[in-house]
Amino acid sequence: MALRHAVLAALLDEELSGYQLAKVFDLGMANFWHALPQQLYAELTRLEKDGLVTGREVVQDTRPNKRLFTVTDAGLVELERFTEAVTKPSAIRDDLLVKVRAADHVGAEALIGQLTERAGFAQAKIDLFEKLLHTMRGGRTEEEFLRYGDRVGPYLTCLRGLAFEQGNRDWCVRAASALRERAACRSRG
Amino acid sequence: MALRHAVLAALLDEELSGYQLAKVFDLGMANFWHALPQQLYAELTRLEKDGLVTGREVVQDTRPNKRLFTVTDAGLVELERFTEAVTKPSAIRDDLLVKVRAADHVGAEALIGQLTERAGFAQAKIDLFEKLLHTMRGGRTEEEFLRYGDRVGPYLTCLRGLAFEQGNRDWCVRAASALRERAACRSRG
DNA sequence: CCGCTCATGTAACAGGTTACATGATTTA
DNA sequence: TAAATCATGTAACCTGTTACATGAGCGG
Repeated sequence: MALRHAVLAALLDEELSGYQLAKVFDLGMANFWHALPQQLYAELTRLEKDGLVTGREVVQDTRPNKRLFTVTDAGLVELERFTEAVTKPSAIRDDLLVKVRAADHVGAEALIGQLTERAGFAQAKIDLFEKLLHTMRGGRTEEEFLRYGDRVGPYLTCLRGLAFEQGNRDWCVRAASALRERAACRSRG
Repeated sequence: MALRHAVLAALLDEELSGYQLAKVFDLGMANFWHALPQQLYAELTRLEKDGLVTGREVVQDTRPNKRLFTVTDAGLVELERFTEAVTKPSAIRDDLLVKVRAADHVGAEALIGQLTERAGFAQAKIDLFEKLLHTMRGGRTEEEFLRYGDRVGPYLTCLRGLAFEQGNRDWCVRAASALRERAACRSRG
């Protein structure tokens, strides 16, 4: 099972409703996982049925009632077991890369446009993650925080998300400029 | 559709059988896509049915016969259409990151072990990709090759694969050392 | 003679995506 | 008064993974 443990990990930090989880999940996972609300609702239901999370009803007068979920002891045990199990390495699986792979056989303009767009998107994420990291470590330096802070897990994963997006941005810029130069050479030659 | 265009892109370089494709696909896609043989056979069948690739039977006496596939004109048109369509940004979706996210609530040893293992795995990929890039550009420098070489698509995607694995390695090393230091501090304090 | 490579699949299942449904309340 | 937010789902579909099947030749 896949999403299951990501949801458990997300609920370690705070008690959340399905709706709240749906809003913070993608960002909280710093880009390395994403899920639609329907998936999260379904997963929470399953997790509760299996006793790995508990939901408590919170009655609200002005808003619809909601259920807040917490990880149970059994949930922690399950996370522990999951952590010890072997991990398969991951792949990126990105359509944009498929497109670039075919770059020599398709029009360059569309590709350059998409690379530029993606670079901008990556930059936005970079800014976001940098702010997030800054907030998490408070006044401390990174070194200090990683040594003495509590809950470094989310910080470390956010670091990976940041590096990933920096990699994305740099590569997009490089690939776009390479394709542009080639187009220029061709029109001259 | 997803795998479909990755297969088309892979067949642009060379005529391949399902079996050959299955062997070169993951590496040829430089880590950013992976597929099992069964998927590839099924996809080739569908692509041929839709007229995007053609298969020609090659009779072999000592080996079982095989079918070699080429991208058709319709396939190229489809790739062009695909390239112009909008691309959704990707996520990493990696179990190891989920585990690190939960680092503050589970045992550190298992995690450190897995991070170290993954760093090694990433390094192996890095070496592989660097060799591949070197071969692709022949005697030329990267600048030269990107400007005047034919087929830069596979080179550019391999560059992304390389950067991704470097990011993996660096992050794994950093996260592992951070967790080790914390463990050391705790045992002292 | 045992296991590997060549060569191609089927079937069942798990996981993820798209589309749709409901209904109250607050904000522009 | 129209749109967004809060809050929770169902159903159908598409994609990916796991397990299994077949059979000939080649190398140790």
